[in-house]
Amino acid sequence: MDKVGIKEIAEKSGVSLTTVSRYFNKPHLLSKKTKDKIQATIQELNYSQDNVARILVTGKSNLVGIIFPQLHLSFYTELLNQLIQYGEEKDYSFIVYTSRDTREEELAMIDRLKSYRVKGIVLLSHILSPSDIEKLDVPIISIERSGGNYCQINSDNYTGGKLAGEKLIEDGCEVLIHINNGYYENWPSFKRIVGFELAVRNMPHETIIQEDLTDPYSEIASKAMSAIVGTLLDKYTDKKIGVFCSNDDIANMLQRDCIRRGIKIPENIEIIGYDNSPVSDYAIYPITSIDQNIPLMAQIAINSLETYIAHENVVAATLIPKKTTL
Amino acid sequence: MDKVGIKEIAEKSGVSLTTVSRYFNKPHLLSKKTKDKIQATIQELNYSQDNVARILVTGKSNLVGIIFPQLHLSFYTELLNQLIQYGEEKDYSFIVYTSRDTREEELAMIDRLKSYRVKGIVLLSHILSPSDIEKLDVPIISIERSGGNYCQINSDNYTGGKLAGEKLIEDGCEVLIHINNGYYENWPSFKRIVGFELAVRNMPHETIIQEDLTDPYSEIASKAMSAIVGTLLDKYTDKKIGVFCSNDDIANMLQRDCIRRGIKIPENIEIIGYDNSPVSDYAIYPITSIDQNIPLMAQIAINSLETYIAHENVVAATLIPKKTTL
DNA sequence: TTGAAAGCGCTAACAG
DNA sequence: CTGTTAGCGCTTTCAA
Repeated sequence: MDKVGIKEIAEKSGVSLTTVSRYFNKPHLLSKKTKDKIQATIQELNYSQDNVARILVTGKSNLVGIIFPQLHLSFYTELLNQLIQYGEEKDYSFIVYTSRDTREEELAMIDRLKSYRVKGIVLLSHILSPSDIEKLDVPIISIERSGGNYCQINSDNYTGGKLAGEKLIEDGCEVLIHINNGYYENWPSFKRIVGFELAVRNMPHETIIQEDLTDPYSEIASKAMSAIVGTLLDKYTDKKIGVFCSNDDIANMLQRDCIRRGIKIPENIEIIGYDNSPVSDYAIYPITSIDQNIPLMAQIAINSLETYIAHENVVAATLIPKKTTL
Repeated sequence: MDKVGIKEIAEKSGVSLTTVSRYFNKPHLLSKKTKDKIQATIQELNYSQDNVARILVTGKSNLVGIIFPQLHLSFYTELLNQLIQYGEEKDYSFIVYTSRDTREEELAMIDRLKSYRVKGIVLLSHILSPSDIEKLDVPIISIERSGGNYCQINSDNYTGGKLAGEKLIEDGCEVLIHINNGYYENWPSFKRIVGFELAVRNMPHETIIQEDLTDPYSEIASKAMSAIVGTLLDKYTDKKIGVFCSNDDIANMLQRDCIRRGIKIPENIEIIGYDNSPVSDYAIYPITSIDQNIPLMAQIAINSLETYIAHENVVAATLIPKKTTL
């Protein structure tokens, strides 16, 4: 079963290689008659194109790499979903990786993507430093990162945090809590905390950082959440507690723990999440969530990549909307 | 910024192209001295390999395609997760698609994967018929399908359904219900129903098919589930109801509806899911679930692909474990 | 232990 | 509108 190539179909149709190539790439240059002949042969031999050869010669592919920290967070799953769907329209294909632990492994991963000549990489992982990323000679679209001089898409974390705080106060919460699984001050998501703390600065409030919550679908996260809820209840008996969680999965975990304990939602504890991923709508009691507009994020990611490519010869810096904030 | 290739590093190291190529592919044939020289130059020029050219000439890639029906079901997400992680060890990269609506679109999708010279395709979508699949000239590993003459991995649905029924009876349920989002009799998952119905044949039982449950994270599914629970409660007041759901997400949705209504779990309704995906462990009340052993499935999928490839010259039929049942 | 030369399957000038 | 020619960056005989 030898691969049938452009050559065979050229011979069978009595035309040259070039003409067949043009059938695919510049069909408007061919006469109807030739086109028909070629099409017939293609059908007959059941030919399908070889993208690998095409990529090699043009130097351009429609492959895009994505590196997620993990796939368990519903924000990531949903973003992947949206990227695949939107990418499909534009004929992009995605190579998906989940991040490794070390900087070296991650750089190797990116090298692997480059070796497939990906058009660009959507980066959600947080392992590399901005300067690492700037050195890479592939277009990078980073999501929820900031600091470096490359294309970045973020939601307006500051306003998000602020809105959450204000809403909880408005709803009569007497103590305001933020639960987060960890941050660095140069991450955009740090601003969720800043915004929230600003909003609640005149009220009793507390920020709880617990790294064990990072993978919400783990025993360790469940235990950590349970401990947090226990402490909060002891400390703030008889007060209405308002909790802003750094993502929807954590919010969901919190709600779960409250329900198990028979705590009334939202009478005793009111919860707000971040992301507006599907999990927030389909919790036992749908959870209010700060919207990241995941579908739009996916679209902007793809579109930025196209802008990137379109202007790669020009001094890119001036043309690409480097920082997009939703 | 021209791409540095094998050629540049050959010149700089004072050796031939071939030698540099061998540095990567048959290093044992080179003298230590040459190797060192080449390595130094590689570092110096920051060279990285070009897989595209390599694939073109060898005809073999480490790309694997995956086609999911959708990404919302936790079984799919978790399988993807496991495939990526296990594949990483073996240096495979995955191109991920979600399925389209029609047979033609799906065939086009597969053609697209072929055009990237994927080593094989892991197929979870159910659109194509077994004979469609047999005609494809790419190795296909199908999961939860049966009927055709190609590599298939299934869990033992029959026993799974049976176990679920038996467990519910053992736990004192008086009415046995199966909730499913739809099936064809030639799908392996149909056997879940058969096994379950066998187990409960001497008890009052009922099988509910509701296609609206297919995407559990949709308004329409929530409504459908709510309607089902309402009907069940009306019909079987005061009886302990045992429900076997066709997947964990449906089970989770059911639990959610019950909790909202204040129904006691498991006193009034007892739930069993299928898949043993993370969602079953992290429901409000962890849900008993029939294990599909997703990590093992991922491993077998990859390994089957390797077996496939290794023996592609031989009459494959006799060598490949066509049907694997977990 | 190394090199020269011939492609892999396709596209892109350039020339009719 | 169509064909000729020269590669893309690499691997692989074959020969030294």
